[in-house]
Amino acid sequence: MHSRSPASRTGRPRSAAADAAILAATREALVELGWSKLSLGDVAARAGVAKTTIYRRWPGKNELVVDAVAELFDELELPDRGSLAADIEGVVLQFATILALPEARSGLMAVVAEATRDEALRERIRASVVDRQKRLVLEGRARAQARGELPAEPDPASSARTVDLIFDMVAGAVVHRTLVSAEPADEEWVRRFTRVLLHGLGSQGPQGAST
Amino acid sequence: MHSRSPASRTGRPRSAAADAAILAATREALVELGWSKLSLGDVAARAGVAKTTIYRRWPGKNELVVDAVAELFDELELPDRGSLAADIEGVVLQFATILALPEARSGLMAVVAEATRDEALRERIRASVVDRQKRLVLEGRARAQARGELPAEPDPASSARTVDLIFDMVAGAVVHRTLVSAEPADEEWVRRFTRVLLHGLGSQGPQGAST
Amino acid sequence: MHSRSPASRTGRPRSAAADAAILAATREALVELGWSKLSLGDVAARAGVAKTTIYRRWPGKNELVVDAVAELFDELELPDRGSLAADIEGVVLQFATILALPEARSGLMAVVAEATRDEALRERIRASVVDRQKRLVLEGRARAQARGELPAEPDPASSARTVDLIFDMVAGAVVHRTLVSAEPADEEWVRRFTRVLLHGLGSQGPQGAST
Amino acid sequence: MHSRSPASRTGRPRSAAADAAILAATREALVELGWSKLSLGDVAARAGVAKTTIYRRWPGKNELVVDAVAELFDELELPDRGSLAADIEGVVLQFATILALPEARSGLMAVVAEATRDEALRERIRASVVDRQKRLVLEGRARAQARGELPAEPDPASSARTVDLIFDMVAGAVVHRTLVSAEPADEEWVRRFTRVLLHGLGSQGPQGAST
DNA sequence: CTATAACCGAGACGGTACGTCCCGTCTTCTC
DNA sequence: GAGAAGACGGGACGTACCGTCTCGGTTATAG
Repeated sequence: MHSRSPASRTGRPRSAAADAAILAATREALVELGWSKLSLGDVAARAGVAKTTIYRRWPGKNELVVDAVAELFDELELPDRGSLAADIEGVVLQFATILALPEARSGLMAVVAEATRDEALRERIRASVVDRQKRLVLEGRARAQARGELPAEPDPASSARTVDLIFDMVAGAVVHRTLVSAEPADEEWVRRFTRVLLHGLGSQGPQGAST
Repeated sequence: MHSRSPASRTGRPRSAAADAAILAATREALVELGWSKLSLGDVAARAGVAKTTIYRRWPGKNELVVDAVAELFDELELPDRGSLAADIEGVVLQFATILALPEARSGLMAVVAEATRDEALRERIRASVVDRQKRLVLEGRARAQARGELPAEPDPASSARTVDLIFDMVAGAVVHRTLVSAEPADEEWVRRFTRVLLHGLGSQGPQGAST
Repeated sequence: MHSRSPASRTGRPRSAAADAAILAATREALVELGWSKLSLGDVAARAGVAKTTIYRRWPGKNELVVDAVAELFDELELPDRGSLAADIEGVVLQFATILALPEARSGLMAVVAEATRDEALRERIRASVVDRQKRLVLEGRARAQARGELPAEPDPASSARTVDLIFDMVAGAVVHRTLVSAEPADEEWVRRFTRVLLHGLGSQGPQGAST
Repeated sequence: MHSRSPASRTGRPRSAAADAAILAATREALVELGWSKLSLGDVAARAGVAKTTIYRRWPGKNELVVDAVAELFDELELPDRGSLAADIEGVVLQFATILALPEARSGLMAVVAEATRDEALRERIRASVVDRQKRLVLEGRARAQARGELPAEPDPASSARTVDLIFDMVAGAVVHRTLVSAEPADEEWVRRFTRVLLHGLGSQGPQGAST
C-alpha cells in the first residue's frame, strides 16, 4: 500500500490503527461529500488524525482514494455455480453491486480521470484494482475450460490478450452502464449482457434458459 | 448549450465569438493542464475574456467542459463498409481515436465522475454526448438488419434495451481499454473485440477472415 | 503605507474601510495575544476580512504590525511649555505613555528584531516611525535655540548627527527603561533623565527646581 | 541555567557536552537564520542531539536563546583607562561590538519582545543579562567617585535609581543606534554620546580633548 | 439622438482547501 | 534512566481558485 525505506527501524513506529481509520474515514467522506468536495482536512478530522499523518503515508488525495476504494473490490469472489454463464452472471452482479455503492461511484471514475495525466497513479490503479481482480477472469476461464465450455488457448501471448479483452469488456460494460448511462445493472441486464458476451450479437432468439 | 430568457431583446447582445474562444481555450487548457488543474480564471485569460463572461454563460467548470468535449464527438460517422463487422470496426476505431486525444481523456471521465452526484450534469452529458452518439448504434443495426446479418427485433422495448446494451458494451470496452487499462485500442484489439461482440466468447478458433 | 502601480485604474477599487479595519484589528490582537501568537488568519477574522485581502495589501505580518503601531506615534506633540527641560519632560512622558500600551510594547521590539535581518523592513520602520518622529527633536531644538537655551549649530552635517544622537538617547532610554528593565517611565524617572540629558552626570546636586 | 530535582541520582546522567553543543548550535542558527526562522528541530540537528534532549533542559525557544546570547555579554570588561570619559567610551565600544554580532542582534530584541508578555522570561533576561552587566556601571561609578569625578551619593535608594537610569541611558542609546537607527556605533558616535552623557546637551562647544 | 439596458474587461472581495513547516509530546529501541 | 529517532495531534503559514461584486466603459435596441 505504502511503505518507508526498509532500513528505518528506529523511532516511533507508525500507528497501524491510523491507516485503517483514515481509509474508513475516506470512504465515509466519499459517501457524504463525493470526490470533488472531499478534503484531506475533513478526512483527517473524521479519522481523529492530523493532516500531516495522512500526508506522511500517501502522496495526495488521488492515491488515498485509490487505496480506499480498492479495498472494496477485495470481497469479489467466484463461487462455482455450475456453468460459465452462471459464473459470469454471478460475478458481474457482485461487481455491479459494488459499483452501486456511493463510495465507489464517486471515487473510481475520478481517479481514473486523474490517472490520464499521472503515470504513477495509473500504475497504482492497475496494481491495486485491475490486476488484483483479473484473477476472476483467469479462474472463470480455467473452470470453463475444465468443463469443456471454452476451448483451450495454447499460445500464452494470445491467451493473455484474451484475458485482457474480456476484462475490459466485462468491467467496461458494467462501469459504463452504471456510471455513464446511470442505469442499474440489474439481473435482467446482466442476463442479456452475458448472453451477448457468450454467444454474440446474433443470438437474439430464445432467452428462457438463462437464469 | 446555454440560453437566456427569450424575452430579453434590449441591451448589448452577447458576443458570439466569445463562446467559441472559451470552448477552444477550455480544450487547450485541458490538453496542457488536465482537468484537475484547469481553472476558469486560466481559461478566461486564454480566451481573452473576463471570468464573469464565462459565468454568465455556464454554471461552472463541469458544464463548460461537457460542452467543450461534446463537440469532439460530433465528427463520428458510420460509413457503409459492406459488413456489420467492418462497420463496427470502423466506428470503434474512430471512437478510440477521439479517446486518445488528451482533451477528451482528461475531461470526459472527470465530468462523468462529477455527474455521479449531480443529476443535472448527468442529464447534460446524456443529452450532449451519449444520446447524440447512440444514433450510430441505431444506424449500424438497421443497416445490418437490411443486409440480413441481424434478426429484426419487433418488440420496441426490448429493442431499445438492446441498443442501450450494445452501446454500453462498445463504449465501455473502449473506454476501459483506453483509460483504465491504459493500452491503445489499436486495429488488432478492435478486430478481436468485434469478433467476440458478434460471435461470443466461444469463437476463439481461426481468425484469418477478420480484416 | 502601501500602494499599487499608479497606472492601475480599472477593476474594482480596493476598499478603504478594509485598511482601517485591518489595522485596528491588528492592534486589538496585539493587545490580546501579543506578537508571537498573533496570526494573520485571526486578524482577518477580527476585521471581517479575508486573509487574501491582507496579503494583497501587506507583504506579511512584520509590515502590517509596523503600520499598525506607527499610527500610535502620530499623536505625539510638542506643546510649548516654556523651557527646554519642560518640553523634553512633556514629550518623553507622552512617548512613555504610548510605550506602555500593550499594542505598542508587544509589537515594536518584535519588528525591530525582525528588521535586523530585513533591510526593507528596516527602511519601513525608519520611514514610518523613526523619521516621522524626529520632527520633535528638530522642533524642540529650534525652540530652545530661539530661547537661547542651546547654542546654534552652524555646520549642517554636525547638526544632523546631533539630532540623530539625541533621538537615539531619548528614544533608547525610554524604550530600554520600559521594555528591557520593565519599569515604568514615570514622572520622577523622566525628571532625573531630563536633568542628566541637559546637564550631564555630574549634576547630582539640588533637584528641587526641575518640574 | 536549568536544574533537575536534586534527588534524581539513578539512571544515565545528562551529557554535559550536549549543553555546550546546543548553545553553540543555537548561536550558529541565529547567525544563519535569524530568530524567526530558527527552529528547535534545526538546532537539534546541528547539535547532533534529539529534540527531546533540548526540551528536557530548556522550557522552550525563548529561554534557550536567552542563555545562548547571555554568554556573549560575559566578556565585557571595564579596564581602568584613567578617566570616567575614557572608561565609558571603552565599555560602550565593547557593548557596541557585541551588538554588531548577528547572533546577538537577531536574538536579543526578539526575546525582549517576547518578554513583554512573559514575566518568567523577563526575570530570566534580567538575571542573565541586565543585572549581570550592571556591575559595569557600579564599578565605573565607584572608580569615578574615587577619582573625584563624580560626587558621592549617600542615599542608597537614590543611588540605585541613578545606576538604573544610567544603565538604561547607555544600553538604550547603543541598542537604539545599532538596531533601530541601524547605524554603526563607531568611535566618533561614542565620543559624542559620552560628552553629552557627562556634560549635557549644552556642551556643544570645543571637542578636542575627547579621545 | 439620446436613454436604457445588458454586455464587457478588470480586479478586489469573502471564503475554502491546499500542502508545508514547526510546535511540543509520545513511543519505541539502544546504550 | 538518558538519549536518538521519528511518528503523533495540532495550528499557522502563504498560495491558488472559487464564485460574487463593483467599477468604468462599450454596444446594442427603443423611444
